[in-house]
Parts: sequence; structure tokens; C-alpha cells
Amino acid sequence: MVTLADVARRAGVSASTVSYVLSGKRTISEATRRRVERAVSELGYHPNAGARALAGRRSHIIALVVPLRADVYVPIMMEIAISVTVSARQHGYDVLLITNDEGPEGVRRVAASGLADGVILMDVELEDERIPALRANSTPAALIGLPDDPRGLSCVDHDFAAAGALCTDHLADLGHREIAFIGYGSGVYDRHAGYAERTVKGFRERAEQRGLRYVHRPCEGTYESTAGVLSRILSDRPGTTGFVVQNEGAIGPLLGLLRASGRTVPEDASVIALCPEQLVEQYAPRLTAVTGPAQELGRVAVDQVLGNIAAAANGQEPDERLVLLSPVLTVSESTGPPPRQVVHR
Amino acid sequence: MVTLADVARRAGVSASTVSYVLSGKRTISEATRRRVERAVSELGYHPNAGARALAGRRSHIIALVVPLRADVYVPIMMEIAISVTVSARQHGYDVLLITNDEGPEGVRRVAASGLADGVILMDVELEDERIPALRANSTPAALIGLPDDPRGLSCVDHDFAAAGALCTDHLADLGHREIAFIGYGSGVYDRHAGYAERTVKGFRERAEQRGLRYVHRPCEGTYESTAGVLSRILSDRPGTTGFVVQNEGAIGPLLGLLRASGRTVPEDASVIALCPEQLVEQYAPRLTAVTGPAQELGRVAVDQVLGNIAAAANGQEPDERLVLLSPVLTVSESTGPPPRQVVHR
DNA sequence: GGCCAGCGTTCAAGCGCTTCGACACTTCGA
DNA sequence: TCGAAGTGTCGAAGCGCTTGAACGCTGGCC
Repeated sequence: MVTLADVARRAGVSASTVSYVLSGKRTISEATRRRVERAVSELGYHPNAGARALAGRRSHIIALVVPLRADVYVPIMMEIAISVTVSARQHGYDVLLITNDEGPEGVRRVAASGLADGVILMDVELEDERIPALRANSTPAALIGLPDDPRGLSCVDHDFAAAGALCTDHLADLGHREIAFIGYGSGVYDRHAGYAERTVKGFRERAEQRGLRYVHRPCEGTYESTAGVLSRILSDRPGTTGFVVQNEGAIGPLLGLLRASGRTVPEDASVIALCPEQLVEQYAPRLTAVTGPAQELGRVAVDQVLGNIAAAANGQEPDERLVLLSPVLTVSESTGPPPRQVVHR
Repeated sequence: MVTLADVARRAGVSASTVSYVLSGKRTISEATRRRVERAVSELGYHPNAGARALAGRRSHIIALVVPLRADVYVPIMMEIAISVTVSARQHGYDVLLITNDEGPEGVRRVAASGLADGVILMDVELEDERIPALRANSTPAALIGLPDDPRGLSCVDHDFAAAGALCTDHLADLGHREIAFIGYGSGVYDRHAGYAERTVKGFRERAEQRGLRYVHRPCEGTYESTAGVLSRILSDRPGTTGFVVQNEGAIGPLLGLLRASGRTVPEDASVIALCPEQLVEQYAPRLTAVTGPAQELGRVAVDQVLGNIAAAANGQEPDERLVLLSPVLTVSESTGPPPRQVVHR
């Protein structure tokens, strides 16, 4: 193992000089810097992480707490996790994966042991039990998702309300007058998942503003449940011509069922999906969709924790900040104007 | 911050005694142990990770190198990552996420800095460029996937050949005589992804043994490409009654296209998927599928790295070991006997 | 010429933990 | 009764790094 001392010896300077060259915390003459840098690369020196953490009281690690829940769309989680990791690396930080089965204790452990300098919480619930653990130790953190009480916390999330409204607007602009929202399973609403509720709220309020008739139906995302939901919608509101789908699992079944019922998309019915970008290619016709920038989410969260870590080091309060990322509407083949003669009653 | 010394003072013993109580590396009297344990919990003591790593020359961290590739099925990656994390925790280890965009340098950095005690590589390619980096530093490791030259390495993977053969057997047992394999995109075969090739090999060899006619067609997994592949199969081999699908993206399109072409599943055509368990519910009819135990993969990999870490600490060679996990066939609604009168020519 | 300021470098004191060797005390067999 | 062996605890030396204080040197000023 190559140590600082080895590098110092080879460069003919003291250990502290090497340290200062590496950290840039003091001015070093050009000549010395170069000699040290040469020694570093010749020896293939990598500073020992443990010693660095101990002496510098900074582990240069961020903990990322990921949910284990089955009802969130996993590829998005992964995309966020990866963008967090990549962004963190750009600032010299590494990312530690914490699963939620440890519960609040995981956060406490990682922060108290100095294993991580800060924490990013994914899939934050309104009354998230991990948050008190953060507050108690004033652990630098960033939340992906919105808790009930965001006082003193940095949060970032998609603007789900805007996304819901965007769907309504798109259908309304095309001329649809009766629309349906096919949501997540009822369990998601029962536990008051913020993103689900905010999406529906945005959808609904915009529909009211624009004078549209609408329904919202939870849907488990299996073929059977989608069939049940669709037939209920069509019998309750036969004039429905526009469908907004938030549950990824329901998209395929919905398209199949509409076709099976003799409705062509988009001529007879329009479908707009709230989903990750990758999914739009998977279906025929290609989906008109409202997507959120998942990578951005990770990037902003990293900026926020690092900011809070720096603040804590200077004895300052963390930023109380809320960033909502705007959704993007991509118009494709699954939406169009409603058919001329709508069957009323 | 609570330190070992604080605990020692409170318990009225020396710091080393507390350390020994915590590590169990020396015998401690019952009375002393209890006093120390009380002090630990009263003070809410968590050992400082950096100091522990420095003094013990063990970070208690495993690095998990995840691919950034788009053409692997992400939820499985996530499932493995989570099972790795959970298994590692059970042994007192944490997991650091390394993305593959750092390349072999990421592995080197993490190992050389002592940030991680060992490395788990996911999605290993036949000629994986990260492997020389492991060998050069004799970093304790475990590979998920099979490299070309596994000498001196611990590997675990699904038994893809067995999975392919299992599909053939199931269709053959039902009485099918002509079957088709719808695989991954040709890019996957071009880069000689081991799992893709081994699956096809198992499928093909068993088909030959049992005297079945077969074709193998790559497929990108979009609706369009699936349509193209299916129509080619049906015109090349109109007698084909059984379909094996490995590309998750092609499953939905295939079912839709078969239906559109007037073929009912499973009466007119059988479909068997090589896919993760979660997917079987997503389709109508429910899929007969061959699945691999993803969680097991993570567990075994963790056992392997930890074994190799321990071996390295004792100056021993790492285990050269290959574990192939048996696939499981779950018969459901999408397969059945072939239709009586098959149209030949 | 003597003094001071500023720059570049070094010294040395930890950071909180593990672990080896030593020590005191008990137990037991000769 | 004495020494040997075993048991439980402690002291102290690091692990490799960071960082505040101190140092020597050069150059400019009065």
C-alpha cells in the first residue's frame, strides 16, 4: 500500500506538503506541485479513505435511502440512483446504498457513525418516519419527494400537479369534453402518497377550470383490474373520449382493451400517459406522454445535500428549499381530436 | 459525538475493553459485558466508521459496480442490488454504488483507497475490462455473470442454458414440433453477452436432442421490430406453434400481434417467456414463464466476496468457484398443446 | 542595516479505533 | 505450598491523514 509518506519521500517534501497539494487548501509553488504530482502518479497513490475520513471528519460519502416498495416504478428509481451516483462523483463523493428495511435506524446509524456526510431520501412519504431521525441529529439531507412538513428541509420533486394539469390541457385543447384518469392502485392513495394525490389534484382542478367532465379511478395495474376499471368508466360515462394513465402497468392492457372494444386509438379514444420516457416506444401507437426529468432529480438532490453538508460544516442552518421540476409533454400518436359524434346518454 | 472513550468512562472500564466487548475478539466477563452494553445504549454510541476502517484495516464496505446499459432489464438489476445490500447488512457490511461510467478505474480507485474491502461486478461481459483491474490488485471480488476466463474468480449466474432447455422441454412435452426463439436485439449477440448466447445454446441443443424444428431470431423489443420478426417467422416456418421470448419488451407486442393475426393463445399458439417473475401477471393470458431467482444471485455474490475478503486477510488465495442457479418453470395460461391440424407448407 | 510582511514549507498533535503484549488475579495439579 | 496455566482487563502504540502553529526565507520599506 502506497501512503502519503511514500509520496512525500519520493518528491522530497514533507507529508503535509503533499496533503496540501492534493487538497489545494494552501498555496504551493509550481515546482513543488509538479514534483508531488509526478510522485503521485508514478506510485499510483490513492489516499486512504479511512484515514482521510478520520482526520478530515468527512467521509466523502452520501447515503442514498431507496424504497423497497413494489408499487413504484423501478426503472425510474434506478435512473435516479444512477444520476445521484454520477453527480456525486463529479463532486468527489461516493454513494452508499441504504435499503428502507432498516427503517429510520439506517439513517441514524449511517449518520452517527460518520459513515456518510449526508443523506438523500427517495420516495418520501407525507409522514415519513425517517424525517424525525434526520431532524434529531440535524443530519444534512435532501429529500426526493415532498413530506407533509418540509420546514428546514431541502426537497426536490417532479411537479406532479403541473403534470396532471398538462394532461388535462392537452386533451382539452384537442377538443375532448369528457376525460378519465386511471391512477395507481387504491393502496397508493390510502397511504396518501404525495405524488399520486398531487397529480390527480392538478388534473382535476384544471378540468374544472376548463369545464370538462372527468372521473378518477384507481387501478392496480394488472390486466384484470384495468379491464374492470375501463368497463366501469365506459358504463358510468359513455361519452369519455380521453384517458390519462398514470399506472405504467395499465398502459398495455388499456390499449389492448380499447382495441378489443372496437375503439381505435387515437381516432375513437385518446390515451395520454404519465410515465418515464423509455416507455413511450414500447407501445403501438406510440404514446403521447407527460414525462418528468428523472436525471435532473438526482442532480438537484446531490447539489442540495452537498450544500447542506457545507452549511453544517460552517455551523449554518440547512437550506429550506423546494425545487419542483417541470414536466414535459411529448405529443405522439396516441392522442388526437375526439370523434365527431359522441354518443351521449 | 460519542466516542469509545466516553463509553469506557461511563462503564468504568478501559477503551480496549469496550472494543473487545463490541468485537467479541476476547473473552469478557458477563458483568463487564453487561455494563458496557448498557453504557453503549444509554449514550447511543455508534463506532466511528473512519476510525474503525483505519485501525482495523477493514472498511466493512462492499462496492457494487452496476452497468449503465440500456438494454438490460432494469428491475432485475435493482432487485439484485437490493438483495446484495440486504445480504451485506446481515454480515455488517454496507454497499457502495459504483457506476460503470468510471470504467475499470472505478474499481481500482475504490480498492486502492481502501474505501471498499471487496467488489461485486454486475452484468459481467465475456471480455470484461474491469477484470484485469481486479486481478492486478488481487482485489477480493465476486462476479454476477460469467467472463471468458474465470480462473481464480468467484462467479455466480443464472443457468441460462438450463433455462433455454427448460423452455424447449416444456413445449416439446406439450407436443409442439416447430418452435421459435425470439431473442434480444442483435447488438446483444454482437457483443457476445454470455447470458444471451448461453440461453440460445441451451434452447437449440435441447431442440436438436428432441428432434424439434426451431428458429432463433433477434428482436429489438419494440412493437415494430416484434411485428417484423413475427411475420418473418410465420412466413419462413408457418408450422411454428410455440414461441419462446427472452426480450421482455417483445412480450406485449407478441401477444397483441398473435391475437391480431387471428391466433388465440394458448389454443393456436403457445408463448413461454424467459423473464422475471413480476412480469407474468402483467399480461393476458398469464404467462407461462421460466424465471431465475434474482435475490439468490445477490445473496450468493455477497457470500462469495465476503469469503474472498476473509481469505485475503489470511493471506490465502480467493476461491475459484462457479455457482449456476437453477431456473424455475411456472406453468400458467399462455402455453398448451398445439392445435390438432397444423397447416404444413 | 534592521524590520516587517508574506509566502512556501514543515512540525507535531491529534482524529477514534484496534490489537499486541503485559499484568494481576484465580485456579489447579504436583 | 509453589509454580504453571488460564482468565479478564488495561496501557500504549500505531493506522494514514489533516491542519493549526511555527518556521525560515525573500524582498521591500524606512
